[in-house]
Amino acid sequence: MELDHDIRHATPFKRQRPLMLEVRDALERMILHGDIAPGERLNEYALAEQLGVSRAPVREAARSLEREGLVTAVANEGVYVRKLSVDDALELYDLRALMAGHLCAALARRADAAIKAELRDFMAQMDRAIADGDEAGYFEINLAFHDRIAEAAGSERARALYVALGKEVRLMRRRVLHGMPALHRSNHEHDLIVTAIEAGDADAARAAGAGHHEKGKKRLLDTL
Amino acid sequence: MELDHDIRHATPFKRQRPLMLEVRDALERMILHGDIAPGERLNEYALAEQLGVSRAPVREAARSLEREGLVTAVANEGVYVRKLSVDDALELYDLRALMAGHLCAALARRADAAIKAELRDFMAQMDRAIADGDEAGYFEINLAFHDRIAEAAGSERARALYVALGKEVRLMRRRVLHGMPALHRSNHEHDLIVTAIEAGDADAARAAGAGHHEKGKKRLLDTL
DNA sequence: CAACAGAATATTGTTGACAATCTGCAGCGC
DNA sequence: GCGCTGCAGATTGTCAACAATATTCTGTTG
Repeated sequence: MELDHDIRHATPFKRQRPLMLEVRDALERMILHGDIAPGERLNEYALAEQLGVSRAPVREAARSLEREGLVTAVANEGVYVRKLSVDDALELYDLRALMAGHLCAALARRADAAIKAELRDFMAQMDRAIADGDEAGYFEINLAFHDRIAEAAGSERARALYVALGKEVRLMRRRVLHGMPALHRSNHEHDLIVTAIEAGDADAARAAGAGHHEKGKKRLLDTL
Repeated sequence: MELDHDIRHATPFKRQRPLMLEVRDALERMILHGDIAPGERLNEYALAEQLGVSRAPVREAARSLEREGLVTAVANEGVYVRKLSVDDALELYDLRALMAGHLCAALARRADAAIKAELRDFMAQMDRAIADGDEAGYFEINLAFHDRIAEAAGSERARALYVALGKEVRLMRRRVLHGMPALHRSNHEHDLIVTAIEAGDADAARAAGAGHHEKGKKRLLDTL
C-alpha cells in the first residue's frame, strides 16, 4: 500500500474540483484494484500524509465510499474495506439481477432505433473480442454494454443503484467468468437481452436481464 | 426554522454516540417534518450554531443524508434539500414496488410460524385502527408492518434500500392515502400479501407486494 | 436606464491542533 | 497462573481559524 503520492501535484494548475473528490477516486481505485485488502482498516492520518492532504478530505472521501458500500465505518474505531461474505455476494447478485431486469424492461419499452443499433454494435465488438481470444477486452466492452443499458433505461436512480451494486460485487475478487466457453455463453445471454429489447418485449427483456445476472451467481457458486 | 437548540445539553450525561449522528437525526427529522423546505439550502454555519456544535459534524451529517437521497450536494455551493419532481416520485414508487416485491417473495420462502403470526397481529391492529377511525394510528402501524416484512426477509441490503426509498418518497409531502375507503383498500392489499406469505407462495407474494406499492403510485397520479 | 466591473460579503473547502476514545501491555493482587 | 486496573500510545471525533470560491451589492459607463 504505497502509491499515488501527492494528488495535488498531479493537477498543479487550477482546480475547482474539491480535493475530497480526488481522494475519493484515489481510494476507490486502490480498493477496487486490491491495493487495500478487504477487512483492512483505512488509517486517516496515514492516508492523508500519503496523499499530501489533510485528514478532512480523507474523512469525507471515506464516508462517501461508505455510501457505495465499499467500506464500513465503525464509530470511534475507523473505516474498514468491506469484506464480502459469500452470502453477501449472493445477495448482491440477486439485487443486481433484480435491477438489471427492471432496467432492461424499462429500456425495452422506450428504446429507439439509435440505441438498438448501439447495442448491436456492442455485441459485434464482443464477438470480435471473443474471436481474438481477448478476454480482457471482452470484460471491458461487457462492462460498457451493461452501463449503456442502465443509462439508456431512463431511470437515473435505478442506474445509480445498478452501478453501485456492480462496484460492490467487485470487492469479491473472484474471476467468475473465464475461458472461451463461458464467454460464448455470456454473449449468447447478451443476445437474448438485445433481441427482447429490439422486439420491445418488456417481460422478455426483464427475464433475460435478470437471467443473465443469475447465471453469474450460479457461476460464482460453482467456483466454491 | 428555529428549534432543537443545543443537542449536547439534551443528552447531558455521557455520550459515546458521535455528535455527527445526533446532528444527522436532527436534520433528518427537520427535513422529513418539513421544517426545512425542499429546495432550501442547508447553511452549515447557521445549523452548527443553532445546534450548538461546530461545522464538522454538520458537514458529515449532511453528507450522510446525501447517501439517503434526502439532500443533494453541489461543490462549492452547498447542500440542498432534495426537491422531488413528479417523475422522480413516480420512479421512486416503481423502485419501491420492485424492492417490496423482492422482499415479500424472499419472506414467503423463509417465513416461520412466529413471523406469520406477527404479521397477522399487525393486520388486526390496522383493522382496529380503521374501526376506530384512527388514520394517524393506521399510518404508524402500516409503516411498522412494512418495515417488519423488510426486516424479516433476511436480505439486509435490500431492507436498507427499501427504507431509504421510503424516506425519499416522504419528501413529496402529499397525502396519497386518506379517507376510510382508501384505508380499507389498502388493508385489503395487505391481506393479499400476508396470505401469500402464509402460503409460502413466493410469486404471489412478489405480485402482491409490488402491486400494493403500485397502487400507491396510482393514488399519487390521481391527486395530480 | 441597462449593463458591466469590481469590491464587499457570505459560504464552503481545507488545515492543524486539541479532546475523547479505543487498544495493548505492564504491573498488581488474588 | 489468571484476571483486573490503570497507564501509554495510537486513532478517531471535534473544534476554530484560514483559504478558496460563490454571491450580492454598488458605482460607473455607455
